[in-house]
Amino acid sequence: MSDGDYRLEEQIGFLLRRAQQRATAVFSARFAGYGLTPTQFAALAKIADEGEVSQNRLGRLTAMDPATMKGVIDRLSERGLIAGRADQEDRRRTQWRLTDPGAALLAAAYGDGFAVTAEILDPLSPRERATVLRLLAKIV
Amino acid sequence: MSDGDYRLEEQIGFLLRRAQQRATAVFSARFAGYGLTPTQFAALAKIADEGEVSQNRLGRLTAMDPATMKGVIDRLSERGLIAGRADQEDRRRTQWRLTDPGAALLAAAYGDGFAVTAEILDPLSPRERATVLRLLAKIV
DNA sequence: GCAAAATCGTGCGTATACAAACAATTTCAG
DNA sequence: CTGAAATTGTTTGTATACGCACGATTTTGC
Repeated sequence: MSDGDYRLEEQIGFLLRRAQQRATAVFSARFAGYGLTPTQFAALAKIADEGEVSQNRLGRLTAMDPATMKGVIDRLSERGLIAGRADQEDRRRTQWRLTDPGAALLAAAYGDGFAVTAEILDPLSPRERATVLRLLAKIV
Repeated sequence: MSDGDYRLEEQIGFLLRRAQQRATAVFSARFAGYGLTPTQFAALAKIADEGEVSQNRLGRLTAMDPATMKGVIDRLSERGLIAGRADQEDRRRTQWRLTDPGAALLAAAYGDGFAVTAEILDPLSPRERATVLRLLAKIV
């Protein structure tokens, strides 16, 4: 309860923050040429999986708040990587899909996506890599 | 390289982002009464450890960019939880320490800091908890 | 000693991240 | 069928997070 016992470096929250800082740094270095952030890449990859998807659903798939999702969508849309159309069945919705340039950029970037994961996990053995993914999935 | 192979949910970067979202949510719920964010709490705890510390050194100890550190320092200072004084030996530096209210708030909050860690790690066995901390420390 | 390099803090710009409040629309319950 | 509830998307405000550039100061190299 008193000080002295609390070691910041051993708290899971602090370690997660530092690990994510490193993950973002590795991603940024590898993706500098594409001008894509981790969330933008995640959004593109999920739109590709879905074919066409609404903003809210995309946010759930990529773990983004609606307000955050809007910013990501706006930036991808302004760059012409995605395009939206009004949904006829539900007039609140906009359905988003990849444009041809967006699909081409994504296709070129997938390999670097794998490379980012490999680089982050490089300090771990294959067994440890599987373990850390499994344990992180449990605490999410 | 092509789509279909890339599963966002299995990428370490995505899992780290989601895990940190959960960690932040647990922290915010537990610390709502204190009005402290995770980084603000980390800064207070480290200032308490150091007694007196410069802005840059505090940033290194808490894994914060100088620009980020400045924002955190400004908000803690405005609330009167910390106080700074000009360093006589190095006139570029400001040395920061806890005020009495800051020390009191921190003392009251330590227990909740432990509780946050416990709640985040709750889905894991004791052995798994040690493992995830060890593996995260390796990839940082 | 003195110029070059490094360090300290600041300011600006961009990008998450989320709470809260809101309008428009759709779905649901009785 | 209709009012309540839920969903979709937007806006505003606060708080990280970091790159980049900058002035002031200190340290280092020669």
